[in-house]
Amino acid sequence: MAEKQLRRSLAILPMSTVMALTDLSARQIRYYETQALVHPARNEGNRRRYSLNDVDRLLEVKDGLASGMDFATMRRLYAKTHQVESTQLESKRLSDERARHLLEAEMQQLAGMRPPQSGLQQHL
Amino acid sequence: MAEKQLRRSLAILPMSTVMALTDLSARQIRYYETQALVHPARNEGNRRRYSLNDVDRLLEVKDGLASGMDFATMRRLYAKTHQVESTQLESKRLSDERARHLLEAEMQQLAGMRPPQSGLQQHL
DNA sequence: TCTTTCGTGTCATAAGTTCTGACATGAAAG
DNA sequence: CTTTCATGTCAGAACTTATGACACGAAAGA
Repeated sequence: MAEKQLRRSLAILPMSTVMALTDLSARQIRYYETQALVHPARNEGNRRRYSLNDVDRLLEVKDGLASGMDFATMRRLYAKTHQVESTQLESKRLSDERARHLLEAEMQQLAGMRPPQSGLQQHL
Repeated sequence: MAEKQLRRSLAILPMSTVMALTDLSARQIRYYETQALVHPARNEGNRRRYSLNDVDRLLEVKDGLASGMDFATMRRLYAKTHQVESTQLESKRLSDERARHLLEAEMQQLAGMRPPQSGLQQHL
């Protein structure tokens, strides 16, 4: 259970990749973070590292904005469906070996287990 | 068909992430590239961007070395089983929308369709 | 045993990437 | 008319990655 959440939450993507994947500007992505809509991990050098969960969330936010939804609403909406958002790969609590294990498992199930909303499932 | 290969080949990971995922040093990863064992894409700034395929390949190389196999052998071995190794996300030939589409599809099937060797499937 | 070749470590220098904070602005809300 | 929003853009600092070079223990060859 806790595993299933960890799988999608390995922080592996840098800002540039997320920008390309979501077609959002760095400014937008960081702003959504100030609005508590995403919580990327940070590497040792303080650089943001996004998880698949984060990318998904950003796409949801993008959709929400497009359909006139406001941040407060989205914030409330997300608060109920998710808890663990991202896990630092460099974390002392998770060995590389274990991290790989989780990443693989996650990729196996990335699709088909999320509610019919927006996000990776619909966009990707 | 060509799609299935593209899915695993989106170049989305920076060196630091690959290092963490494979537990290899940057030096090793670059050296294996000079040995033609991996062919990461490059972003506009000439930074390497690895795909899931690349990470997988690196883990195979790591295994191969551990079991005494030499690069020439691995090179020959890989030459027969793979062609398209990675696709630049920023490529003019692939829109972001499409890239997401492929990434998702790939993640759905990442496991369960590769020969019983080493690599992500076994390690992760 | 002496000499290469291998696979890596480590340094230095240059250049690309990302971070934070600040100023600016058109659009929407009051 | 005045705020508030969501973004753009800039600047300076700090982090990351790139390439090339020198070094070296271990393995392979002569």
